[in-house]
Amino acid sequence: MDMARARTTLDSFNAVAEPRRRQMLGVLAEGELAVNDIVDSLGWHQPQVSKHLRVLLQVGLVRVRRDGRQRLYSVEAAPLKPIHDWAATFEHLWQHQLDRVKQRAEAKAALARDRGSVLPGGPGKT
Amino acid sequence: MDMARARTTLDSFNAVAEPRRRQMLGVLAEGELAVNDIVDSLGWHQPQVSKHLRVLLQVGLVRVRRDGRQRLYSVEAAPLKPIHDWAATFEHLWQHQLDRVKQRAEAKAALARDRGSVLPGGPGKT
DNA sequence: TTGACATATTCCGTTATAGGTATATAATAT
DNA sequence: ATATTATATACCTATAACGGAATATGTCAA
Repeated sequence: MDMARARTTLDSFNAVAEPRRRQMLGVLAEGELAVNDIVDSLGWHQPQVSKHLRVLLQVGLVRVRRDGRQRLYSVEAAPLKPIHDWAATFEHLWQHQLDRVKQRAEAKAALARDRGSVLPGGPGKT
Repeated sequence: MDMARARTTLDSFNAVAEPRRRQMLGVLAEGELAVNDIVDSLGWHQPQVSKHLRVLLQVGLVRVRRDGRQRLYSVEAAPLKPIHDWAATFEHLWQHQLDRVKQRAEAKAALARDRGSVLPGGPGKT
């Protein structure tokens, strides 16, 4: 009757929240790899790699293809688009905020350069 | 002696993996809000709102400002940029993949339109 | 079939989450 | 000081995530 934590396998947001999964996707982004190649490349234990691959598979972030006794995994990037799009929703905000930082810096520099002028009440703590 | 799971409150990826936190950011994106406004707006319990705000605060996704006995929260979007940038890393892949889907669809349409021509061995399961 | 290799799954232990309820802190008003 | 409003924190429970080790499945070779 209690919800604990959202399932990692529920959506790409959760799947990708795990840093190792991001790392795996990074490695796989270069091209199709067999499980053992990933194991070698990342230096993790094989079951761990398989388990993370399963999560990624369940949210559709990777594909598998069989080749003999190997299983070749590759990135299926489509589920990342919603993340990208969602973050983009806030893009204007962070740009605005970065601008404000920059403006503050410039104002400060101007003040320093121009010392001795009015200097009203104070910078405020905005 | 065992590591269980990376802390959710560690980075913005994790903070944002929780759907309610995304919802909260969505509400806050419109502008500064007091805790109770968020409570009313989302219909959650107040402690839940405070707790999620704390997580967002810890990863720097929101700011607080006091106003009398209220606490006004607002979005600090900067930590979303890394997420956006990371996802963008894969943009070419999903576009490529969408292109392939589109191309397959077009090829299929062309085949249907053009029925009766060569039709070699088969489409293959590339 | 038996054996070797490649990968997946199961079991276990530890940790941390998220929600709920109750309570604590902080600030204003009287 | 006390009451009231606004917000944060503590405690509890259930769930499930990760990692590790052992084991199961699957596939090819001889």
